Amino acid sequence: MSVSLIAARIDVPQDARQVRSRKALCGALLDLLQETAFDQITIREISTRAGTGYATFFRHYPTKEALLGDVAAEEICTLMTMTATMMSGPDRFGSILDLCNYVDAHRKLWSALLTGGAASIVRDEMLLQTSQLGDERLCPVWLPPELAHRVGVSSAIDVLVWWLEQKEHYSPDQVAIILDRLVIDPIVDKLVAVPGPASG
Amino acid sequence: MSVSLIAARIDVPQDARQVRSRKALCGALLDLLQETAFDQITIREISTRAGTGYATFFRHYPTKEALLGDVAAEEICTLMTMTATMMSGPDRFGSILDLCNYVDAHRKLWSALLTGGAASIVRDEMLLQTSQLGDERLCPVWLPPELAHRVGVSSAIDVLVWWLEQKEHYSPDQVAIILDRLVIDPIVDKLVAVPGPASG
Amino acid sequence: MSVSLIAARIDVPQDARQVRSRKALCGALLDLLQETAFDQITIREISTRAGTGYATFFRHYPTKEALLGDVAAEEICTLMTMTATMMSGPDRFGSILDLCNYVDAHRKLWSALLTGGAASIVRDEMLLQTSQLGDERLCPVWLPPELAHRVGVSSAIDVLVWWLEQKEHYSPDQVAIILDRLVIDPIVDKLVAVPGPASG
Amino acid sequence: MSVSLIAARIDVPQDARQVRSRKALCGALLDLLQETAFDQITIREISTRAGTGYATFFRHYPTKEALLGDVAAEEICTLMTMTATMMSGPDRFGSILDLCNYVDAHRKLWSALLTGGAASIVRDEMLLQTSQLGDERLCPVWLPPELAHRVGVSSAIDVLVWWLEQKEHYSPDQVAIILDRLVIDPIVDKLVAVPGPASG
DNA sequence: CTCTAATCGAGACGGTACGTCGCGTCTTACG
DNA sequence: CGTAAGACGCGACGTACCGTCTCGATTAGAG
Repeated sequence: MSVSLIAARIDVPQDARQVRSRKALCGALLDLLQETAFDQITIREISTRAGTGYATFFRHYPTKEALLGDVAAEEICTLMTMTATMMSGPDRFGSILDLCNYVDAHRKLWSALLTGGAASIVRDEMLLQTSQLGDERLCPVWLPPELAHRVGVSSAIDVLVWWLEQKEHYSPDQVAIILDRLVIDPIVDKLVAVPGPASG
Repeated sequence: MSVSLIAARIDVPQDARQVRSRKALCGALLDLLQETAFDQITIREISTRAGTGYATFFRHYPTKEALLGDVAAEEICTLMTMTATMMSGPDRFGSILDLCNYVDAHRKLWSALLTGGAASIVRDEMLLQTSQLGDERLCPVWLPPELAHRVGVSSAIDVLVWWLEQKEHYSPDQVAIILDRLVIDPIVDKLVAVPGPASG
Repeated sequence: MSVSLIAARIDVPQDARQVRSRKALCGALLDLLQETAFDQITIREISTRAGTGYATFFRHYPTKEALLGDVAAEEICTLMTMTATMMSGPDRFGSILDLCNYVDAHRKLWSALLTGGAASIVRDEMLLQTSQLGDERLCPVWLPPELAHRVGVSSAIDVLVWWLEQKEHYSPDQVAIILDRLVIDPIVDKLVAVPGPASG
Repeated sequence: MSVSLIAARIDVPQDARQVRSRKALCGALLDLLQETAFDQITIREISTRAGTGYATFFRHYPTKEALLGDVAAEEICTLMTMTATMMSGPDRFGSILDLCNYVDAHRKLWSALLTGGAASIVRDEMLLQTSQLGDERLCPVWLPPELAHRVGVSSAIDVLVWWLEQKEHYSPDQVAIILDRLVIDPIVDKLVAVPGPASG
């Protein structure tokens, strides 16, 4: 399942130079995101930090946002493979806990990705990557699955953002509980859903 | 209650000319939002549309966002007075239904306010205006009230955005049910709170 | 006659700031022309030297060439008023001598204007400013006046360029003789032309 | 005489492929000059049109101008061999007429070469190729031979450019007369030189 | 009903980032 | 193992918008 997510990333270049440039740009962006909000980052800064020419940026990405999309896709992909089955699997809560632990272990990265104007792009990317994950049969009848998907992802991100912004430290376990009860639970129709092996 | 919300708006000008200019600017922005996304709107466009000088804009608002904040505050204020008590009152579901009906009656306005880069500002303004509304005792123990507030407002906006984007028409009643069950319910501690008409 | 030349310069701005910027730009270009060939000069250099913003350049001139045209027009205008009647007047040779003396007194300026890719623009400007000066009746029948005009101006410039490039110093008198015999003489039909007061 | 002109062209390559590439590049440039001004032509365009690699261009010519120089040299060489003795020979006017007829027969080529920013390079090339042609003794004493050479070539080109730009067709004979009287005559010292058919 | 000061329109200005283009070099990948 | 294809660093271009500023001209509201 998660393999298909990786495969979704298209047009990986062949030329060694292109690979190098692209990697440098991604790295530079991740680097800069640790220091500055995404909005404030300039394409020129990215190029400079990457040690690449300014015009070269545009040979790879049409806009700053596209680069962020690429970076985000990769990180989210990692995140998803880490957390395996989120909603439907046999160990739902374990998955959520994995996710929280992973985010906790990379607080800085995810703070950067989810703050400073980047959030909406990351959210869209996450929506994309999770679009095949859900099982429609889990939704209550009054709740359109697409809406459930959107609100679920958004709320989860909201919770994570809130967590990452907190001064006093909440443990991953606490946040996992919150996510489970506040985000997942309302979406899943416990009474109706077939408890059998979901996602075919 | 809603009076205090209005009172929060500061520094309403005295001079008749200032009032006129400010009103013209607000109107111009609302006008333009019907045609273009907020990001794409230029201060120069706003000034021109308002029939006011370019510099005059800055005599009233430091940034484009500030103007949007002003406009949004007013609209949200109207929305709040329309929907009276949202979560805690005796007729919770009625309030939500009022809200949906009001938004439905002004689809274009709220589409403009909630799409095209403006959403986050509107969300912040709504967070501000609803910050005194909630009753902390309603929250379950595992859920920090501040987080509940944030996720609640964000989710509600998500639902509305989804609704406004839909091609096929969902009725206000349907959306009210969704809001009630998907957004409000999970936040409110069902054991303590007075049982509303929802949750089945 | 020369008054009309001055009048030809259009759209002199009213705003004091515009006048100042424009003057600064012209001055900067003249300045830089002393050091570098016109081709090598960058609009950014001009702006910087003028102490003006980069974008401001384009508020006054669409291209580098346009600025040069403006500068050249002014200098040529001065040159023309200095040398009064060139071809037809009662003291033809005196005029030519005046011109040579004037150029000699401003060798650096005219070297800059006539070398380094600028020559063709200066030539065009000079063609423009002298277009009303000639008396068609002075041309021999086998020589189209327009051609005479072009070749005359071009040749004169060629002579001046050659002069300005010379290491050993030719006196203005010598050059005046050359101009008179090599450039003017072949154009003027001595046998046919009425020696009376030309240009009506 | 004209042989020595050809000999001036250096480093004709041995490798057959190099010859082919070089010829292709020259052809491509001539081709493009029919459609676009020289300034506007890109090295990439030339390479593409020539069916050769972009980098290949630089293996043969350091700049676009160098290629034009090469092309121009060849064409001028042909022109010169066509018109044999220009100024001094026994049949001066015949030579000039030959030249005019040849240019007339290749209007498009020479229009391309003499317009669109290419003129100065062609002029320089022509100056180079004619530098050994003149007979210094023909010049009047007040006229430095080098200056005579320059002004002569420049004026001749001016006349040709004017001719090629004309809408209404002047005959080669007419232009030959103009060249003879306007360009050659003033340079040649009439007292010493053999009186040609012109000047009357 | 005037006088005065605040506010207005208009728009030029210095700045900064953008995205495009062409150059000339230099590295690939392929035949 | 050489050669075409083309990615790259560089740097100028011209555009757009920002927020500041300097001007009169207008006009509201205090005296």
